[in-house]
Amino acid sequence: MPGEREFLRNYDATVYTRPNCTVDMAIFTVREGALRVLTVKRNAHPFLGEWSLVGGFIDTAQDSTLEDTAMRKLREKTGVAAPYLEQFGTVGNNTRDPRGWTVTTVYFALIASDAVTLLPGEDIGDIRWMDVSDSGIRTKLAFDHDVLLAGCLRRLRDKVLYTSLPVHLMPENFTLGELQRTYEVILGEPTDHKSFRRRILSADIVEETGCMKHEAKRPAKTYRLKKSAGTHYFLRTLEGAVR
Amino acid sequence: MPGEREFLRNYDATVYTRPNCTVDMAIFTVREGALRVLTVKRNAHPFLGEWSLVGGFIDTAQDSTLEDTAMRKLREKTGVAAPYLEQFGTVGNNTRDPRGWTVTTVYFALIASDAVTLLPGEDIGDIRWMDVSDSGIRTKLAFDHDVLLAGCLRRLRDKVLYTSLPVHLMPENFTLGELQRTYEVILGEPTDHKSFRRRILSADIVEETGCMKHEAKRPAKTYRLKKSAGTHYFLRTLEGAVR
DNA sequence: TTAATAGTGTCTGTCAGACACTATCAA
DNA sequence: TTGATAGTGTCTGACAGACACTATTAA
Repeated sequence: MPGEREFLRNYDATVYTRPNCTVDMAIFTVREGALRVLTVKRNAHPFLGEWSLVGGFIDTAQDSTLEDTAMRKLREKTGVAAPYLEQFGTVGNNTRDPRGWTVTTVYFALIASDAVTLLPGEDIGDIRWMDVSDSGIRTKLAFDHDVLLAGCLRRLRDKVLYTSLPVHLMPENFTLGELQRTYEVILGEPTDHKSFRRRILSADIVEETGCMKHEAKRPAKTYRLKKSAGTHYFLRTLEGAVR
Repeated sequence: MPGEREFLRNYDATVYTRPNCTVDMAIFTVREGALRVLTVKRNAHPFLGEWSLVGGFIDTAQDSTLEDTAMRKLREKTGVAAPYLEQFGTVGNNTRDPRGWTVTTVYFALIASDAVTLLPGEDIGDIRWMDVSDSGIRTKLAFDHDVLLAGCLRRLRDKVLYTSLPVHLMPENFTLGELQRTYEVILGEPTDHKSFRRRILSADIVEETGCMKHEAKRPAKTYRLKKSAGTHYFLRTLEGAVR
């Protein structure tokens, strides 16, 4: 048997039938009081002209890792460089794409609405923040993207019950009322006022900025995420949506 | 612009450089009081002769889905057909495999020790249940498999704190003491006796078989998983290992 | 003054932790 | 009888839910 070095020199990567590899992303934000996901109109076959999630092929020349592919796609569409990014999962089969066997790794990103500038050069008619607040996603998307989106939404809603994820949808400074409304928009139902403050403040993940926000009637303290704070996992879930 | 039908007729899948796609699995069981994962000795380059997780290439001719690939690999090595199977995640980059850009989707499986018969034809010297009870995984594995394994272990330990996952490691009938010892082997620390029974019994996921087990001093009731029971998510986590 | 939002006080219920207690067997 | 495991009783503490209460502003 030859050694590994010789094996690799003679290795022909093209002899196997390989699936196509892609990355798709559900890029979430909250704007105008609704949870929204970025969709783009396809400008190529298959599914030409239909709405889809942001995504595309791995560029093995340009991307060193799967995350590179995801970040590149995100940057191309939104200009955002450092979002919350979580891998949702991977779907691979021979039916989801008419071109044949494909594997797509799905990420979801949370970005603050004020951080986005939909990039110039993109026709605004071809990129859109779709409202997904009402758990039904009305629009059929290209490929199986509506199923992938539903999965990401489910994951997001589940995690909101026991983590601090929604802080990543907030601008740098925010009030507890704004944060609570973000939780509620994702969950689709109200949460108790006092419990919410107790929970967030005792988690030790935010700190006062010292500034007040005067938008509402009574001014409200503003907070920012502590630099040391990673995602906080609460020991008990909110009991809104019990599985 | 041509129509989609014509586009697909002319589509040449080989014009892009595609990563290799594989599936790797951490197949867990509990035997001899320890949490173990199935490892196999590689009989081909690269990493010839080194230990690795169970895995291999997607066979686009044979497998319709990624899960098919995972189940096929599991069946080939263990004969088990219906395990608990969960997708852990996907790692793709240009450094983990000397043959170039690869994408591997990682699953972990939980199987009852008594369900396994390491398949004949396999040299027993080339397939082994590795002890991973002491959170350090001592053996370096081929590729990045030790990292993948560590990730699966982390996921498993986390989920054990708030789910009923360990029931899938039990034989059909088991006592609550046996189930508790399975939890403890995974967590690596003792849990309170009374709390444990309260938690399991109030979750309504097991039912008495009516039979007693006489192994220990005092006989113990045996239970089986309720047919209706999916994975149970507890509203509060055990507070053993707080993140 | 009123309406609206910010923020507090405090009681309840649930459930994990702790730990002492009883029960039933083998040896 | 002793030792080991099965199983119960019950108190504590942490924290979510509920909801009434006060505080501070704009209009």
